[in-house]
Formats: sequence, structure tokens, C-alpha cells
Amino acid sequence: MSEQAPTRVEKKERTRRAILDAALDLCEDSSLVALSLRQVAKEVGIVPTAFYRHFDSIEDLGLALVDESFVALRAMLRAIRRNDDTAPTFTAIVDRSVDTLEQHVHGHHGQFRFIARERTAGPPAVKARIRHEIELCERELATDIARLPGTDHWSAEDLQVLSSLIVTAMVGTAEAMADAGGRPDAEKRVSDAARTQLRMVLIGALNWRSGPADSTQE
Amino acid sequence: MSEQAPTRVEKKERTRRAILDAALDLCEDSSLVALSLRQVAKEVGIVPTAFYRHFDSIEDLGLALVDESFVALRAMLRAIRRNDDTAPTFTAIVDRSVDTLEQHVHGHHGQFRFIARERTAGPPAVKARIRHEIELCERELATDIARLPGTDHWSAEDLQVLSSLIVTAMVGTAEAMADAGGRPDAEKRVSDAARTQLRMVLIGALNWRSGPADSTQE
DNA sequence: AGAATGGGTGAACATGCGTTCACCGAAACT
DNA sequence: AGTTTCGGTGAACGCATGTTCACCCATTCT
Repeated sequence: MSEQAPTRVEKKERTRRAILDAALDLCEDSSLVALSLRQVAKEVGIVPTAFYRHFDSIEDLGLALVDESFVALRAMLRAIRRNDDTAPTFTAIVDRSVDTLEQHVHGHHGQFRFIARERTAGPPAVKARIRHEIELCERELATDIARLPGTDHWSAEDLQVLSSLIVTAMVGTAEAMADAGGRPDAEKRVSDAARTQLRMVLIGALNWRSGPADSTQE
Repeated sequence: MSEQAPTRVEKKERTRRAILDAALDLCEDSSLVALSLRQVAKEVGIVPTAFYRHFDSIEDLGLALVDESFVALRAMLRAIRRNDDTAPTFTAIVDRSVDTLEQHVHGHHGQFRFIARERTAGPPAVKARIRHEIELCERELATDIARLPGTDHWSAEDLQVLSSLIVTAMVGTAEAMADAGGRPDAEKRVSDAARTQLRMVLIGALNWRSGPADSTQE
């Protein structure tokens, strides 16, 4: 069926994929800003010039990688959100969320390491795009949290600050998980820690306006 | 007094400083892995070869920058710890800690951006050193927390996980603060958020073993 | 069947890179 | 005073980089 039919657009798309994969792999131990066109071309098996048929520059390639990574990440977030509907317990929400994160990072640690790296080290345009995407995640999380019971009286600022804290913690978790490099014991340790951290944060948040004074020691 | 006495070791030290400063400045918009010896030499005003009189390689330079940054950071942590002795309230501890962090990042944002960047993007040896230093910070924080009242019955794991969470949040805060680029309003917003986040985490931690079940909704 | 399209080629360029080496000259020793 | 030390010099090397250009030829369109 799929035999003998490598149409032109298919071949182009295949080469494009190969470039994206090679780039993700090659900048693994450095950064986009230290990645060279010729390196990528050699890895893919094309001549340097052919690269320009697909991307304007390395930075352009980087933006494509960011978009691709976040498409996958949004799919993960949708999965978590779907699970939430059927699991109204906070503990269950935390467990399922961390489980989903663990699975996803396990299957895409290249992409996660990429965004964790280029978020701080990439070319300005790439950094800006990643920052923007993460802010979108924070905002979405904020509206999710606002739908949970017991958060009605919260200010928008507190909601945003809490989302930011959770996202920061989860980015850190994803980073640590990707660094675990697929070793199941290491991944388990990271996800256990993440569960504890998320629970602590949620407990803190739920006792936030309702009675933070009780918890200070004076 | 200090006139007419540029002794040889002084001159060497001065050049070394100039190299370190130039490197910190030059890799600001990329990374150590994309920094070239010749760039640094040109910026400093010496010939490329002279670089080798001071460092074996760019990576060696990077390690020196890491050490320097963490010397400063440890000084800050000591300052925070000193303040804590005179301020036994949790709220006060949080306020003073964030204040100190704000001041320090304001005065050293170059160094903070450097470690935030190279932590994920630097050469392997640099990444490893930074990771190690951060782990030391987490451990020290854990012992500090263990000295606070109400944490006696905590497990070592939970302590470590809590420290890790706080350090992650503070690294994120430092990153955001350094990105604020010295604008006072932006810095204020970041430090306000950091205070809220720290309080939330502490409230969560204090209610952790004592009664986490009260806070779940089932 | 014939023309147009477009991904891939290969040579060529100017530039920048890390590293080597012999050398200089002033400060630091004896 | 004579010698050693050593930070800085400048030429030279072999190599990798981004980008240009004219060209090729199988697929696609007419």
C-alpha cells in the first residue's frame, strides 16, 4: 500500500522530520545557540545548502522545535484535565497529574530537556516563545484551580501566584525526571517527591486565606 | 598610596578579573558553550594566546565563574541565616529572606543569570558543579528547617523534598528577578509573589503531617 | 509530450575558531 | 649586576562555520 509512493511532499516532510530529530539530538549536550547548520546537515545526510530548503536559519528551526514540543505538552495537559473530571479528590488529582507527567516526560524527555535548556539559554526569539507558552500554561492552570471548590474568595493575584508556583515546581520536576534518563528507580523517586511537593503546596493554598495566621508561631 | 605600585601579581589578577567580567558579559546572550576564546580576548584587549596564561579552557573559566557566583551566594545565605536568629516569626523569616534575596539578585543579576543559564545549558562539568552546589544549598536549608519548632516528627525524606521545593521556587524567583532587569516595579512584583509562595509552602508544610487529611475534600 | 517546479548537489568564498611556537621585555629574584 | 620568571605578542597552522551560486534531474503540472 504505502509501497512505491514516496510523493514529493512526503519526501520533503520526511527530510524535515529528520532535520528536527537530528537537531533535537545534537543540541542535547550544548544548546541551540551552539548548534551548527553543517552539523545538522551531516547528521541528516544532506548537503549543508539543502538545509535552507526547509528552514531560514537555526533559530527558525528552534522555533519549530518549540512549537512541536508544546503541541505535545498541551496534549498532556488536556489528558490531565480530562482525568480530573472523573477524580474529584485532591489526592487523586495530584496522583493522576504526576502519573501523566511521568509518562509523558518518560516518552518525550528529549523535548523536555530542550525546552528546559532553551528557556534560559536559547536565542532571544526562542526564549520569548517558550516564556509565552509557559505563561499560557500558568493562566490555564489558574482557571482550572478557580473551578475547584474552596477557592471562591481568592484574589486573582493569589491565583496567579499559586499557578506560577505549581508550574515552576512541575517544570523542575520535569527537568529532574528528564535527567533521570529513563532509569525507573530514579524516575519513581522524582515522581514521589513531586507528589509530596504538590500536596504540600495544595494544603498550603487551601489554608491560605482561610487561616494562615494559625500556622505562624507567634 | 596605591599609586605607582602595580606589582606583577596585581596586574595578573587584574587581567584575570577582566577576563571573568568579559566572559560573564559576553555569554549573557547565548551560553558558555557558544563563547569563544577570541571573543573574550578581544573584549579584554589581549591577544588570544594570553588567555592561556590564566585558564586552561573556556570550560575552566566557566568553573571559576561558578565558584565565584556561589561564594557570593553563600554569603547571602549566611546573611539570611543570621537574620533568622533575631526574628523568630515565620512571616518575618520569609520577609527577611526574600528581602535579602532581592537585594542580592539586584546587585548580582549577571551572576544569577549565569548560573540559571549554565545550570541547564553549560558544559557538562559546569552543569555538574552547579547541580552539586545547589544540592548543598538544599541540604543546608533542610538542617535549618529541622531546627525550627514543629518539625520534630518529620521524616528525613519529607525534609529533603520540602527543601528541594523551596530551593526550586527560589531559583525561579531569582531567575524572574534577574529578568526584571533592575526595574524596581518589576522587582517588587516578583518579590511580592515570592513572599506569597514561600508562605503558602510553609503553611502547607506545617500542616503536612499534623493533618493533611483535613485539607482534602473527601 | 513538454515545460515548470523544487529538493538536493558541489564548488567556492570569507571569516572565525582553537592551538602551536618562538620570541619579547619588564618585573622579580639571586 | 646578572639571571630567571612569566604575562603578553604575533605569525602561522588546519579546520569548521554561514552563505552564495549555478547546476542537476525526478516529480509534478499543463
